Amino acid sequence: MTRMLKENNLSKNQQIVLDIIEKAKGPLKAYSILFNVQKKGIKAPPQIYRALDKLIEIGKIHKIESKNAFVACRSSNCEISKATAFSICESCEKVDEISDKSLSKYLSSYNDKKGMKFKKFNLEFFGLCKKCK
Amino acid sequence: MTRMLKENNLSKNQQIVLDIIEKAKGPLKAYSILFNVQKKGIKAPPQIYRALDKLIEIGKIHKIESKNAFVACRSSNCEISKATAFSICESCEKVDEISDKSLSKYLSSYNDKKGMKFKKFNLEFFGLCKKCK
DNA sequence: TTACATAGTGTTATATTATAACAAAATAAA
DNA sequence: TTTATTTTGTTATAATATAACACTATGTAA
Repeated sequence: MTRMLKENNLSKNQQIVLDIIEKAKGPLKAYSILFNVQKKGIKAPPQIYRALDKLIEIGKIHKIESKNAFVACRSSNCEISKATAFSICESCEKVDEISDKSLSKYLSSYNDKKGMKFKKFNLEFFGLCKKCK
Repeated sequence: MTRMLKENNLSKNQQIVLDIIEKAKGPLKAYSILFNVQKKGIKAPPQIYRALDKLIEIGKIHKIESKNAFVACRSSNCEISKATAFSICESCEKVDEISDKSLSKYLSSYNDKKGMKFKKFNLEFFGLCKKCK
């Protein structure tokens, strides 16, 4: 019998959490996700955090460290993301993922003077967006 | 009478917190700072967080967002810091501030394609340090 | 199929990080 | 001085995140 390829390798909770994050217009906080999925039977923080951890691991979402919030990855389709950059508006709180090959290339090849070899980076820019400036 | 210039514009709590952070070999967490200064009469979290906020504002320390920890600024002497970059070893947890004019210049002048004007950025590199790799 | 390993779930409790709110004291400026 | 501003001390609580454990589902290989 031919081997069936699973189309979707996400578990139930992972899919629920990802759906919410993908539908959102901006970064979501873990507990706001929790409140939004309680009707779907997810009741406790660990269920959310476990899904978030997995989604980050497989590159479906990113954590905005300065905001403790989570956004869907829209730039690289489903790849594990080791190089992330975001622009954050300090006025309206809008967050955008920056997809710029030259930036990403520059940083990915950057080597610290102290001899560290980087595997991953996260860059967060702050300022005023088009609308707010 | 000639105006006296204050040599040190930090308040008592701010100085205590800064001293601890400057003496530390790596990033310190807010509550670990708290436990370390209880002998000096600082008893509650708000006293720590207020000092930390002020020290960040005047550029004496930085927050490592991915670790919720604080380090003294060693690169720019006492300037307000709008452009920070760190290397973080994923094995030994060592954190170093990166002072590289070309990196800082590159990022400071970077403009998002979406028309945002940046005031500030924070970059965190992850990898293995010299010792750990 | 069975046996086993791995990943995911549900749950309770608790740890960790951070802020709100308010009154009092210290400092700076007019 | 008087007034404004900053800093402090304090209690309480909000917000973010993980530990631990028993159980279920799924994947893999004999």
